[in-house]
Parts: sequence; C-alpha cells; structure tokens
Amino acid sequence: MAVTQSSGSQLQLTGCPWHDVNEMLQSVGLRPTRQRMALGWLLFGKGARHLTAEMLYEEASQAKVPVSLATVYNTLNQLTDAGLLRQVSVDGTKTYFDTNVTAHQHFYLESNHELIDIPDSHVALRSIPDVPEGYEIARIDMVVRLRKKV
Amino acid sequence: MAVTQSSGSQLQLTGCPWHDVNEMLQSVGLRPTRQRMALGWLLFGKGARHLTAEMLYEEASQAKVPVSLATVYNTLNQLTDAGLLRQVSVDGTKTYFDTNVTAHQHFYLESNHELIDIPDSHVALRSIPDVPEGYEIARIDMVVRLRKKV
DNA sequence: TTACGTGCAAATAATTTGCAGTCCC
DNA sequence: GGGACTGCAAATTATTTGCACGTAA
Repeated sequence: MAVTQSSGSQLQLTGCPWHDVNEMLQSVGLRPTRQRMALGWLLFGKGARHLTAEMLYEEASQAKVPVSLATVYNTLNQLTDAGLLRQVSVDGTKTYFDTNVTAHQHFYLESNHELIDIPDSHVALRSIPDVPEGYEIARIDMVVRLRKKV
Repeated sequence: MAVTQSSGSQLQLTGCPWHDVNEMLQSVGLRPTRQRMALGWLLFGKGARHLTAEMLYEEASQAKVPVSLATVYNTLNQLTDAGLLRQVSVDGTKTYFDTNVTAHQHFYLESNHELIDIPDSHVALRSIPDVPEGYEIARIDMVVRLRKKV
C-alpha cells in the first residue's frame, strides 16, 4: 500500500541495532515486543536483504529466537504497511520482502531464485509511458530475469 | 520457461478461429481436443488478453463449454511451456496469462486488478544494466502500477 | 488399440485468521 | 489492568496431482 518513502528511514540511526530497531518500531506505532525486536534485528541488522517469510522464520529459529511462522508473516505485513519493507513478487509463488524501500529494481537469478538489487543509475527509462486518463503512477516494478550463460 | 518467440506466432493465420487454433495446437504437439480447442478459441479469438485461470474457467462455463478448472490450469501451463502464452505475476497471488508473447510491458490498475499492455515504444531503457558475470538476460518484466488520481 | 487427455477429488503450498493465553505500557 | 501481541491450529486461496475413465490418432 504505502508507496511513499518510509518515515522509518528518516530516523537517525545510531548504529546500535537494539536502539535503531526500537526507534523504528516506535515510529510506526508498533510495540517493540521481543519477537518484533528480534525480527527487526535480523532484517535490518546487516544491510539490504531480500527474504521470504519462510527464510526469516528459518533464520530466527537458528538464532534461537522463539517465534511462530504466523507472527513472522504478521510482522512482515505490518512492517510493509508501515513502509519499512517493500514486497517484491517475482514468480507468482513466493513473496520476497526487501529491506530497501527506496526506488530501485532487481535482478532475479532464475537458477537459484535469488533477488539482487540493480545498481541504481542503470535503469532509468528513456521515456515515461503515457498513463491512462485519471491514473497516476504508484510505482514501477522491474525485474530483470537472468539465466546462466551456456 | 520458454523465452524465445513462440513458434505459434509464426504460423499463418487464416482468420478462421477453428483452423488457427487447430494449427497452433498441432504445432506444439498438443492434441486438439474439444476443451483445448474451446479454450484456445476463447484465449486467442479476440485479440490480446490477460486472464487468470479462474477467469478463463468462468468464461468457458458461460460459453457452455464443459471443462474442469484443473484442465484449464493444465492447458494454460502447457500453452505457456509451448511458448504460446506468457505468465505475468503481479501481486504475488493471482497469476495472469498473456496471449501476447512478444516483448512488451504492462500497466497494472491497482484499483481493479486489471492488466493493460503498455504501447511498445514507450518503455525502452536508457541503458542496459550490468549483468553479473556468467549470466545473461532471459527477460525483462516491468509492471507500472497505477492508482486512481485523487 | 493405446497413449494422451480429462474430470474429480484429494494433496500441496503459501498465507491468513480466530481465539485463548501472554506481555507491554 | 486492558488492550495489543503471540502462538497454535484451523481456514483460505491458488494451484497441482493421482487415478479411473474417455477419446483422438
């Protein structure tokens, strides 16, 4: 839903993961519960990431964080609604969540189902398409599908 | 899978729907059964279309064509594998099938979940992104998400 | 005839939801 | 203390599959 820039990304980050995630949650009106803190840590603690709910659940389990898959889904959706995450759908089945909410596009490696950010400058359009009467562009999603060269 | 141009689109079309669909099926090695003929007719009989399995099933039912939803799915997948259809995933849930298999991009009307072709020429990229070593571009999927202007 | 196709119902897969118990403010 | 949050299991939704029967070549 949220297309505007995340308010979360306008917070000052201190570099302290605990503090940052706490702020981030507060800023969008979510209580900093144990599982949300842990998930936030995993999500935002190490740079831009592309994760499915299943992957994050897996990570949390390995990190000994007690959290249910349902809560992972709920949390990801809440963060997405709050504009802290962006959903990327690439092949109909799995839904990826991207911690980078700024305008950017993706490579998709068909061989191993991996998403990679495309360096920014490279993907400007030559011309803006004519938008039908009464509509405006909410967002442009572009996925460059890559396959292994033979 | 199939990224190359459909062999089906290289057939000479006679304008006779029955003949054309028949040819199309034969050309990819599918038996022209009653339900495949009917579905092909619905799909290709009236220009470029964007349909979900459910929508096509609905149309078939209304056209009094006896066909099961499973067969609709199977047929759509077979035609996609054969390169006669292209899959477009736009919001993670529903999968659309596009009868236009040439390179082109889409508008997506968020308000009513409708897909529309973007007129060709408008969406060239200013520069090709640097593709990672060992990979090549299989396809570029672009969806321009539109919302109603306020 | 015989392999391919079809319908149905059951199986999956991904995700959401209802509800009783738990935790933050 | 009370509403927000969590976990679990059951419910949904979209799609696939197994298998007995039907049909095109």
